Amino acid sequence: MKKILELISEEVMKAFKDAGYDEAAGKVNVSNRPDLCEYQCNGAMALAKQLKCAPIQIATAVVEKLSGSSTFSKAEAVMPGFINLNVSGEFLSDYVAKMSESDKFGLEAPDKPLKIVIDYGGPNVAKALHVGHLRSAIIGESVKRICLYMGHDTIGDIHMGDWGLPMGLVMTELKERQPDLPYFDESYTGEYPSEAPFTVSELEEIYPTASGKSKQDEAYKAAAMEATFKLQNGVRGYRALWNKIIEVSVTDLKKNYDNLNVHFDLWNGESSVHDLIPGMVQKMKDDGFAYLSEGALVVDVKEETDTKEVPPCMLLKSDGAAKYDTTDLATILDRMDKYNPDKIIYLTDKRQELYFTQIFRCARKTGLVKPETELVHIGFGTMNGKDGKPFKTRDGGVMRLEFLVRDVFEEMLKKIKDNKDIGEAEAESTAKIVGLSALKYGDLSNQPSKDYIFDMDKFTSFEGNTGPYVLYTIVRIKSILDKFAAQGGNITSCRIAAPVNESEKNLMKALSFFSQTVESAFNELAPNRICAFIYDLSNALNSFYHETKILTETDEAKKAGFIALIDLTKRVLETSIDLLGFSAPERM
RNA sequence: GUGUCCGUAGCUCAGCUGGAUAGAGCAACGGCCUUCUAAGCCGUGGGUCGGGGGUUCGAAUCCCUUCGGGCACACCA
Repeated sequence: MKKILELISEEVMKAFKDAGYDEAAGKVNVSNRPDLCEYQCNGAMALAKQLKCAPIQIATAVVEKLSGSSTFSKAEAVMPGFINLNVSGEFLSDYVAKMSESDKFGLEAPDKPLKIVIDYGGPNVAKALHVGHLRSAIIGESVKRICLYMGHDTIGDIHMGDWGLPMGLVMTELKERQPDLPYFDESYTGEYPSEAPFTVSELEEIYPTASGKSKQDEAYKAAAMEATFKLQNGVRGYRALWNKIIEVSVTDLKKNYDNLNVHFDLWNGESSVHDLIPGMVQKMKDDGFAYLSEGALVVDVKEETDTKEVPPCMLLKSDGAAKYDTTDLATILDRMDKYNPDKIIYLTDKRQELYFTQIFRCARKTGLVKPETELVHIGFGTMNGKDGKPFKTRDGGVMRLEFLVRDVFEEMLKKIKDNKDIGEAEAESTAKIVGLSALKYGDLSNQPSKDYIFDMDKFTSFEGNTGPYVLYTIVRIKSILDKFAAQGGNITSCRIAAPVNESEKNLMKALSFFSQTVESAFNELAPNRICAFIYDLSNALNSFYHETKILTETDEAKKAGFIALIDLTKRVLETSIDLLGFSAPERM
């Protein structure tokens, strides 16, 4: 199904052509002066420049050709050469009615579905999730859902940090504390215990302790590096212990991410591609891309058009050890081999922008990817506190994600209880649903690349441009539809009809932008587009709701039209928030 | 130093490939519940779009310059 602006543009383009002008000038946009018209075409002015004539002449000629069109209720040429357009109620309601009956509300499937891999630049195992991981999870989940909804085959990989020195540090500290564990006895040949010798909370405490010690104590650091080496080279006990660390961490990570309604298809990590590294490095050497520079093995990724210095991509450090770069490149190799993706999207903090430029260039240069494979980095901004500085706990520490989420839920629970007479159990489940919308909407409504300020009061507010406001709108509709059904009405037999008032027309207009919103959200990888759309749609619904008595409408045809329209609005809103990664409660 | 992103109402942010009087929300103020959830709706006030040049019929948007801020600049991830 064509997008509404396409339909309107087609008609105006034809008018340009009929009037003897280049039809390309007939592109129509939404008006930026809603007081004057609904849609506008500014092509006459651009064209007049080329043709050296008065723009108003062209506009007038085009408008003449549009007279008699059933699409428009108004088409006029205005100085200096604007073409102002209003569409007829019938045109609009026909369009919206078709949307209502179409799969995905008329969003067209891609000619050729893409294979897309999303890399969430995951957390390090054995370290607590903190607020820094929040954006990657929230934005990534939404981007994944948008890609899937667009019809693309999409795979999400959490991609944990599970293979480097942090692992060695944890094991070293464990050895200090529990030297008698069989894992450290290299002559041990029996089965290792099935029970892990630590809990998640212990694990999360062990890493920072070990990290701290290694900075003070050279011998300790050497031990950690040795442990890392043993792990990476397959020493049995270290591998077994590492498995326990992963097991305990992943269980906890799953719990945390489930809580955020964030899910991954793959739980891979740096360790997943460890075995591919030697071959890949050798090939890059053989192909003449990799060379030794200051003791390290590097690949140059400078380009002539660079306006700044782009350092080379480092494959092996001067001590011969692999780096983050190396595993990321090997991961690309692995993904190309297993999935042959058309596109790989990475989500990390925007501070890693230069790093990804290096990786992408290196992957291209060395032929890890095909020339047409798209490599994209979504570099997101920092979540700041009210002081505009990176979000911290009250005592200045890093805020654990778990606690942040819990605080939002608790704040929401308080507000819900204050507001409504509601049972404890329902209050809690509603608080979770609404709290998640507050947290996610607060994040996603900003452009990903920008820093934003986490403001508990603002996000959990039910007013204004917030998640709860959108949910409230959905709940209102549900309430009416439930009552309608209870009165014996049949929603499925209701058909959308021509709008009977301005607010109904506005609601239809808002709905008509669904498919182009999803498309631009996909093209720009910008969930904030969807937020803006549902906020507009919610406003349109609430205005309509206020002006129109739906259930008490005595004209049955009108009433059916209203019901069908709000039902469509509900479905579009629910679909949209699903793309953002949250849902609506039954009541609130 | 080099590069990069940003600077829009008191606060938090929109503003699509340049278009007609720069928009929302919060906060402030004023209306609207015997009627489908007032967590709502309607309205008022608030801005030389950091400054200065330029391109254009037309600039918050493009170019240059300047001030202020964030971030990044090979053996961390």
